[in-house]
Amino acid sequence: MARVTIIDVAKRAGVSVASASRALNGLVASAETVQKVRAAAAELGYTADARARSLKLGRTQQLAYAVADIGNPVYVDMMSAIERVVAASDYRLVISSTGDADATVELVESLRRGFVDGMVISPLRVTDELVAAISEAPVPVVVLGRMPDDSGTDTVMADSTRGMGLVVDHLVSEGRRRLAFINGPEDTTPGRFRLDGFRRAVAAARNVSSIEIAVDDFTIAEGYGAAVSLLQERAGEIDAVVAANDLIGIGTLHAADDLGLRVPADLAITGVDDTELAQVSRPGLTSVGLGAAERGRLAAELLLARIAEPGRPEQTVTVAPTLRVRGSSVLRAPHTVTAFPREASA
Amino acid sequence: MARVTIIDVAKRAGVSVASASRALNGLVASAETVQKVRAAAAELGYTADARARSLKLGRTQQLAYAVADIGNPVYVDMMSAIERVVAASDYRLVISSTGDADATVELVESLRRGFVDGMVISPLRVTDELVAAISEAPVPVVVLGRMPDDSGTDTVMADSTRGMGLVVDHLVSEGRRRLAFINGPEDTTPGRFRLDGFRRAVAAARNVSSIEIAVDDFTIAEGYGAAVSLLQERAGEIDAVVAANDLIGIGTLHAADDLGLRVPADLAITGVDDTELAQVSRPGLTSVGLGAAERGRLAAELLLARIAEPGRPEQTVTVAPTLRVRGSSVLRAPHTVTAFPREASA
DNA sequence: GTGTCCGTTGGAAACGTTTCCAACCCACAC
DNA sequence: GTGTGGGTTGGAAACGTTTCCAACGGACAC
Repeated sequence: MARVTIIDVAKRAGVSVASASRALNGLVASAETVQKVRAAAAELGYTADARARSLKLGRTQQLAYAVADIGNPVYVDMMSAIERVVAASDYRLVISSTGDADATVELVESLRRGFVDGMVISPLRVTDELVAAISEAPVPVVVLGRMPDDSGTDTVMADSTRGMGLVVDHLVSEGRRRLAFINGPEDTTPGRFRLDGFRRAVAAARNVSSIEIAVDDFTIAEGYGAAVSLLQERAGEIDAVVAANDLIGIGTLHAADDLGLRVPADLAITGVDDTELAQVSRPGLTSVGLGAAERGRLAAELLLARIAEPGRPEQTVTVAPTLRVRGSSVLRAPHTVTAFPREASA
Repeated sequence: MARVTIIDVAKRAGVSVASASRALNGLVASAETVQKVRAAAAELGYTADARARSLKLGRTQQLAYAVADIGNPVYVDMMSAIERVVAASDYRLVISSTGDADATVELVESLRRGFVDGMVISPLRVTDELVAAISEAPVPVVVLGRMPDDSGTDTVMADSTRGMGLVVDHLVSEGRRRLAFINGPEDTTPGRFRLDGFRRAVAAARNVSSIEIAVDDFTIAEGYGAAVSLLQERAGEIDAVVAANDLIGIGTLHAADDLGLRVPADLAITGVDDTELAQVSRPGLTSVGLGAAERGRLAAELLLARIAEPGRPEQTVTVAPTLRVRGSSVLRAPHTVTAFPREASA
């Protein structure tokens, strides 16, 4: 059962291949031709070959999402938001997980193959090589994260500073004064900016002391390990743990539990990203959402917009954080604090 | 900066296009030609165009994963397992989320476009139309789930019967005798087989009574709602809830918590899939893993094997379940029970 | 010197589309 | 009757590869 091509359709309809193509694509063609061609196509069960179409048109109708860490639910949230936008726009979504920094650069460079029309990338680490690769990419790239100011790429950012501000202010308003920050790797984009946000917020608060530690990975296991050491050695010195993401927060929650500390009575704990994990843990993990789904959606839309209009000015969009207060930080009924949205373009 | 094609490379190397192609692809060519062509390609930064290559070769070097419900972590586990295999084999992975049954059929039919070389599909509902579409697909399709016996498609199945058996046996051995099963939609593959497994297990046990209810979706919210009603109306009649998946289990856990029932003292709760959610909830949710990651891996490998050797006999592989005992069902230290692996081919 | 064989090469076809361009037809105006 | 113009049409080129096939050249045997 050989492939049905447009040549077969044209023959059956008694018209030229050119006319068949025009009729099927809604270009200029007489009503009669359209009717004949449609009928022939239907009878033969014709579907245009995506490979041939891609070659001829120079586009694949595919977009890529380069995901940093597929084990982290926050990236899954982003991905599904992206998938929704992409599918609704008649594109397909190609998923690639970026390994280390070198592999990420390679991935961006592989865009030269022309297998997608554009890419959304959420890199964990933004190296100079990566910035260079992105600027030389033959198709549009939208970055979920931070880029140098003059990079000239569409960017969607989280507002880590205000996010951490919401967390710290909340803890302070709950009477916590001695905070410990458990960060992930500090050479990553989230690690760097969340630490920075934490420091600013602490500096702005009165009578608040803080200590900072960092772990090698944004995972539950790493968070648990670090929290156990921290709580064993310095439990008396702190009354709240600010985790750099939900996974570390969950790890800390478990560590506190295993060490017999009562949460939130003895220790308040907060996370970042407001993933489903924070929602289902008991007590619920207070967490500041940085709008992962929203960022994913915006990135995908920015990408589509740029493909549609390559000359448009680059945009940098920042998504407002939302604090979700749950049982891990407060005994009262939980509530929600949303920062005002902010948006900027360059 | 126009695309650099193999024609440019050939010119620069002073050879024909045919020779350039052969040299780059490691076909017959003299050492000298290879050297010249490689040098030219490197100087020009040549990369073969995936679109042209796809058309000529009739394959795209892409595989698709049609995921039933991207909001359920178990499918994310499958997806990342698939991604790993696919990426390691020099293929790309295209993700499509299948909506309802009609959309799923459409998706399979869209394989006629030739945008991928094969597909792994995990359909929630297997309709006759879907079976027909799969059997007529122009590229190999591997099904994660159940297919009619004579469908002649490679299939990777979970062993729901034994999985539910492990759960029920565990509860019974913990002294539970009055079980409630909260199922998801019963017209889905998991709904049907998990219910069936539950019934068999209960029938095989002594002195065990059971009730069954079903909800409209395998979600936390649905599980919570159903559990609240169930526990309010019939809390006295049951001592354990067997949830059809972890999401429903988590919902039940929260419902019990909110209603002041102690877990596991008053009520034991179990889930299915052994997702990260079961692991992080407190108490941990006892859950029987059906080998999602393993099934994903096997499906991807089966697909690659069939592409490599189209004539090979169809295979049906069943992955053994593993019971993960956690605090939601037992006060003793948790433990793990693995069923023996089983494999069958047709 | 002629013939044979093998390794290498280049021209051209092919993959299935879309689209350029010239040709055509017909209606209408002059 | 001739000319003009708009709407349709078909042939052929083009997208960038890979691969078929015929031709070439040199080495070797006779």
